[in-house]
Amino acid sequence: MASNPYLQHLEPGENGSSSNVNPYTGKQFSARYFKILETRKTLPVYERRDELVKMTEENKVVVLVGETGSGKTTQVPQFLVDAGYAKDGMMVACTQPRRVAAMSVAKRVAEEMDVVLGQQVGYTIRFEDKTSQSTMLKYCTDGMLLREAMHDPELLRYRCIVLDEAHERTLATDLLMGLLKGVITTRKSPINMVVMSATLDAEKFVKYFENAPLLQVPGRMFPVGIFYLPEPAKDYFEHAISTAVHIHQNEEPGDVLCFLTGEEEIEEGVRRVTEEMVGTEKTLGPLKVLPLYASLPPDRQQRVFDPAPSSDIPGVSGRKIIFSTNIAETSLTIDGVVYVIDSGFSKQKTYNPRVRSEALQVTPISRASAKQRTGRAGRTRPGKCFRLYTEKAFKNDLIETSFPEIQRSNICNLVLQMKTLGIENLVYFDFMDPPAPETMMRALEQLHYLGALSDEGELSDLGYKMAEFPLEPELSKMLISAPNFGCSNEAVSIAAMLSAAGNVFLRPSGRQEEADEAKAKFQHPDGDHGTLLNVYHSYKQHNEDQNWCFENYLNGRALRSADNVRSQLERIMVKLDLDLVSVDYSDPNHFHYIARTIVSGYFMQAAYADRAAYLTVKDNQLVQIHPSSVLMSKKPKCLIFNEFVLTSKNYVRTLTNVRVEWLLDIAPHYYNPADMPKDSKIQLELERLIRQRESRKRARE
DNA sequence: GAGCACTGC
Repeated sequence: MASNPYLQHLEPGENGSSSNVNPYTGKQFSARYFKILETRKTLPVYERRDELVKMTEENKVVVLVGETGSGKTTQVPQFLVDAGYAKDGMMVACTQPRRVAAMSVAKRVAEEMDVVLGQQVGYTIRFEDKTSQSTMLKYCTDGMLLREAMHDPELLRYRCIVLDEAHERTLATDLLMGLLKGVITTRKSPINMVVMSATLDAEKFVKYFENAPLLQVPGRMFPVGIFYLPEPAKDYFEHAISTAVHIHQNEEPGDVLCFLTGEEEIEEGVRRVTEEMVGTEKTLGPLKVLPLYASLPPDRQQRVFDPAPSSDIPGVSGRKIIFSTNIAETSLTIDGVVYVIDSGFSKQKTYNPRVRSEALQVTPISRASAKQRTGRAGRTRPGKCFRLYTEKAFKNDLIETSFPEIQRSNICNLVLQMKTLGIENLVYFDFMDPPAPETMMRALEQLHYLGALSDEGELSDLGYKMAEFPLEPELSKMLISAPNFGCSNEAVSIAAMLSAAGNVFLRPSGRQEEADEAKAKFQHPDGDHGTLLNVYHSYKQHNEDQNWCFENYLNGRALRSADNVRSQLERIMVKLDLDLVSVDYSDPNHFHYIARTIVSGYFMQAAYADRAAYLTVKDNQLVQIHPSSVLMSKKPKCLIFNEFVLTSKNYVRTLTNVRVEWLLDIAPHYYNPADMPKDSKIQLELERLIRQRESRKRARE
């Protein structure tokens, strides 16, 4: 590597050889290759390519900081391939937090390198592996590389690993950083890393990687003027509306992007601005006001990319105003935006380890997010950003960067993955920001109860199997025990339905009654898991007909995704030698087998009726049945819940009616009456059951 | 009698 004359093929004749030939394919370069090469050369990162390669030769880790438009994602991995980091069957990998990014960047880079996608350049994401024997450069999701590491902790197939968008601090990227920090010091064969981030956290990354050299690449951005409120806003939503209206009335042509927190607020914003601007088309020009959020169907999302409406009145031009969630901050980029309105808020997930509950809360954003939002106004020409808070608040009240995901999540699965990676001492693992100690203890405790960890904290055979599934540990445990209850086919379907993207049941406003009636047709007397199973079976009986979904108020996309997940789970079951068997539907008690299978994974998430509400076992939290549950009117004595959500009340959602006997039979180690809250109904019930069983046993003897 | 920021395996 040391004597390598870098980048031998980029210019025809540059290194004296006949380099009209692509060294990776042996074919003549196409005309398009040279055309794209010209545009590549204009990217800011292109000038720094020799410097980057030199730094990489001299250091195991390089931190590269580059703003949007620097070209780092497409160019840096290519520079490394050209510098010889993908020789002898070894690869360069570049991770992305999102699937679409991995796919679209790989496609672009394959064009730039004049190769067929899936050959020398490819990508790997869940459900799709577009790589081959000849792949030298692979784009993948961070979660996918982590999966690979679980079977090959030293990532021996890779000569160099590029972690892109590291500033987003996803769970997977955080774990990969910690893992690779160790691997680069212990692996016998050479390995290099490039950690790429947006400007803000540069110093933090440099410090974490023991003073790794830093390469800073300017972005290509136009200046954006920032305007603050003179006084704090009493109501950011009202300010957002009036600012949008003000821009349309007074500012030069250019589209508007307004950041709000959620669907309801966004739809309300769209309504309000549309109403207020009725009849102004002739004077102010045609206006299109559009919503943007993740749960919007793709065709409606796509509309934000349509050009602004055109105007045939001279001197007047059209404009579009987009009200969006955070999705436009990272995942989607809309060109043509000149004005940004920043409410200063977003919805963020918080996790409370004490009661194991998750909640979404409207939270002030960080300065890093504010800068990112502002940047969205300067992509095509100089822009303006209206921040709906004061300059003082920006400087003094906003935190520098948001808390990373690892400090806001249940890390049960992460801990299981760490164990599979062979990480011994979890508490001292070198995370850039460690999770809260209580969250870590909760995760270890939970995995121990599930049987994934031994008393000594070592990963059990069951734990290894659980880690194979792309599911939360409770669900993996449920699938692994399912063959013992004779219903693994049903369990796989339920698991797939639970982990499908998006809500299965649609409830469009104005047609809620019809939607509820449609749902009632699938209702299972024992609860929501059974109802989901009924829906899945019906969906398959109707040959996955999307019209049938629509008529029955079911989310066709979610069902398709569930079916996809189901096939993946089935493959893993086969791989792990777990039998795929179905219950005998002629047995009137057939659902009991399924319910007991659910208990085998979710025994820690049980609630027992107490006066008007329910108390969770052990944690003794007061909860209520979510009104969407089919058990809402039935109110069983004891139930298993899939999730605990904090909204207007403490709700448990997606429920199944179970018997206390099953809890005692399936999880006796958890249902020791002595561990239950003193004199609670569940404790008394457990004691009664145990006494009853003992006296029966004595009677038999 | 109600709520859905955003990802990922």
